[in-house]
Amino acid sequence: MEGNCYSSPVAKRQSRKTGGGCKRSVCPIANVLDLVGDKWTLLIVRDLLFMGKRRYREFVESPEGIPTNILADRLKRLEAGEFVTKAPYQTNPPRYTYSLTPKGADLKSVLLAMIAWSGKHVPGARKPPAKFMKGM
Amino acid sequence: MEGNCYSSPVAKRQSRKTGGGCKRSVCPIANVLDLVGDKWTLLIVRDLLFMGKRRYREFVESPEGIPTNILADRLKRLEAGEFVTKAPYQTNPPRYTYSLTPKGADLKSVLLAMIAWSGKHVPGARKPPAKFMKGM
DNA sequence: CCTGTAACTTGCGAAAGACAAGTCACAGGC
DNA sequence: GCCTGTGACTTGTCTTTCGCAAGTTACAGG
Repeated sequence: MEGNCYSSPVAKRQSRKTGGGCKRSVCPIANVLDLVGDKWTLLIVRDLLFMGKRRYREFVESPEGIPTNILADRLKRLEAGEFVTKAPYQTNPPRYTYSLTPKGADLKSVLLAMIAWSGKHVPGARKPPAKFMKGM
Repeated sequence: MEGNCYSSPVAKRQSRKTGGGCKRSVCPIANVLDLVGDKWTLLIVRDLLFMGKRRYREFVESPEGIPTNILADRLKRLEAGEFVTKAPYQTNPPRYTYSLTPKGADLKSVLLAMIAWSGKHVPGARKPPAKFMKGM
């Protein structure tokens, strides 16, 4: 019998050495957190979804200041998980743009829920300008 | 001028020594991630919100197997951030139950968005049984 | 007194994060 | 032909956090 968040007392531990590919449980919330549950990944999705950013440098320039090794790692994981696709916009030297797949773009509802929560509970949170919220 | 996710090129780095209390930017999404953007915190909120769990031991018994030092740390942070309150249910020895504040309970919409996303994009994800979804 | 249980705390090796600096390929100016 | 600059990363090093086991404290029951 598999452990999941509806059956209590199972505690399967797994080595993190094996990479991020293994699920902690079959709970849908845990599944999402296994994929994007860190401080940086959803900020990249935000940049792609609301800011219209597509290039490495644009992500680096976001105000949170993501370290470049973390950015490279997260882009790789997002690509591996099919949240984003990478397309060359020139071949010499090779340069790429990143864009969301439908799977990645569907995280919009999660981000919108976060924006709503912040609007209600975080004093200094700025609401996104209307130009970034088009098509919602 | 403050950096935020709508004004590009600012990169304020801050030492993590000063604790989790400082915001990376005024972006509402970054604000949420500063508070609950890790692999464990939202699972505790899930347990409180959907599973009806209230005690330390119950959180430990969740299938993901949270380490106890992480659990103690996250409960402290959730309490400090007023996501949960701690109430003694006996004084000798002192034992506590944890419950969500309205601020914490408002994360429900974020969790629901995650459940919906998982239902669509994660093959093995189990939907929560109806009994856990009452009142939505 | 001995065992058990709840709720933590402590210690330690391993992994991840933060930051600076370096690399590689080309483009443009002189 | 050489120098400077830019984009997209990679590498190195140090610090912080994580994951796990084990210990602690306070009481309850036999």
